[in-house]
Amino acid sequence: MTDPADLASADLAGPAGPADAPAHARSAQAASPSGQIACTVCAMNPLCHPRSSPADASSLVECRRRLRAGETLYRAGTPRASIYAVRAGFLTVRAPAADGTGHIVRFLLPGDAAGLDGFASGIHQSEAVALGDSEVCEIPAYRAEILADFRAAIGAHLRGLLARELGESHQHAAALARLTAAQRVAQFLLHLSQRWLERGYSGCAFRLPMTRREMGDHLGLTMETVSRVMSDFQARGWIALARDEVKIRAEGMLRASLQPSK
Amino acid sequence: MTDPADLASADLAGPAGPADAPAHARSAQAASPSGQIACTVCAMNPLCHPRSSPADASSLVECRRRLRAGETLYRAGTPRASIYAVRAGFLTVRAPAADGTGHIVRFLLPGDAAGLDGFASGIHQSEAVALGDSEVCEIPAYRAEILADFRAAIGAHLRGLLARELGESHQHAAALARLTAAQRVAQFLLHLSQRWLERGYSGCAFRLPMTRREMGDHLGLTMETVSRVMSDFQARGWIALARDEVKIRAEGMLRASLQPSK
DNA sequence: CGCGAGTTTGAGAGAAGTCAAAGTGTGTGG
DNA sequence: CCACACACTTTGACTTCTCTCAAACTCGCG
Repeated sequence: MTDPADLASADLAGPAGPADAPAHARSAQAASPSGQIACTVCAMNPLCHPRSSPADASSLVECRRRLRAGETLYRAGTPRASIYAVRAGFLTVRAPAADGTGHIVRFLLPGDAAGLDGFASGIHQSEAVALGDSEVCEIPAYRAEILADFRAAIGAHLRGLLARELGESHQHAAALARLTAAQRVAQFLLHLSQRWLERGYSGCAFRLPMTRREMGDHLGLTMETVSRVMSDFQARGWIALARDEVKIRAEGMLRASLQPSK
Repeated sequence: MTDPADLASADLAGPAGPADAPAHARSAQAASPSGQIACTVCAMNPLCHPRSSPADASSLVECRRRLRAGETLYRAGTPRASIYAVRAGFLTVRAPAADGTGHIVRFLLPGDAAGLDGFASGIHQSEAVALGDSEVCEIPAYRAEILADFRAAIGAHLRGLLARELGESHQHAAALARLTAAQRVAQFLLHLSQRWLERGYSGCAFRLPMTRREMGDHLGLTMETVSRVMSDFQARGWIALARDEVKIRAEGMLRASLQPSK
């Protein structure tokens, strides 16, 4: 659409803003300083860059779509036109409920795939909304499906993406069913940390692009409970909070708190 | 393996045992009196019976496997050798946890597909255990994948199955995060009712093949809470309980109790 | 500088968990 | 065929965790 160069600013930055902490652990190969993720760590990578046929490579991604904070990528109940890969920024995936807000099924980070739930009926069951200014790669669904039919590896990759999401959803449900408020928050922070590490950023210090309420909507807690738990973790010295940035100070303690005994 | 004729007995029966209530609403086309589900309502149907190439039809299902109550179909951490369709009986799908029991992700009814989570890494992330004597159709994974690569419709069907499971998992997570104990039980009963209807059985009266504890492990509740809620529903006249059979007497009230106001 | 969205903290209420005991039904073995 | 044992369920009393309601606080922005 437009020149992606100016995306380097503001909300599109990586886990810790480039401003006051430019040094802390950002391994270079995956994460660009602009906050855009490299294609090599993207979940959609094999679809966009099928190595066996370079001719397709340029044509698969229809366009890059930019979203402003709060803008909706797709709505529940609408036909699935495309699947997406998050290139920069953050999004929420929400399972809408009768009373308005609904449950936040997952948070999307750069490199994550989105819109796969539409493979069920061709209608999206969830909605995705940008948390801040974001950019996604858009892959028309018909192209993905045609390609999947032609290239076995693409089909297998799509199955893998779906199955991985399914497994994560199961883990999330298990956490909601079995863990205390503190354990859910601890697991959430560790999970985010892990995902940043996989993307080549520091897993020790990152930004929380969502509000306390949105964390609560994800974890099945109220914003007050989330806030209290985080304050408690800070009081124990397990994390450090400043604005919307968090530093993991005692990963071991967080991890230990997940064990059944506690 | 063995003659499936003797499967008509005991635990393999449909939602209400054939014994004392042979008449109550069993529409004939899908549900056989033996408790085996007809292939027409099975989630795997297009895989087993690809209409365009009758030659494959007999070869896709490797074998029917019979399970005794408590027997494990597949374990978490083991390589996925096959995917399955439940032909008769009931199974639990569990996401194992450190402390042993783990969260019950879903209950499998006849016609349901199982083992799809293995598409992520080739290793099962969950385990499936028979609740009572059961029978499954086993489809070797390599055959499903080869077929998916050859026939576009098969690949699309697998994606559809995965995406549908994903959507259900999201709904389940939303229920755990947002609903009260009573609402979760009400939704669970309505969901089971719906699934029996889809299979050609009565949605008003069916058996609960799982214990209260297992219901609790699925709904994120203790067995005492499940029991209390069910007793309360019965006291209100919304359901009737006898042994492990349940009758829905006021579906409207159950459904209304899910609304936010309550 | 002051407004407003978001966050933190506190006090009290309510929902579900825990512990405990009694009740019910099933299946086994005498 | 009956009796007993065991597993599952039901019910009760009490505890605890999280929610709700409320108020103070912080920070970014106009």
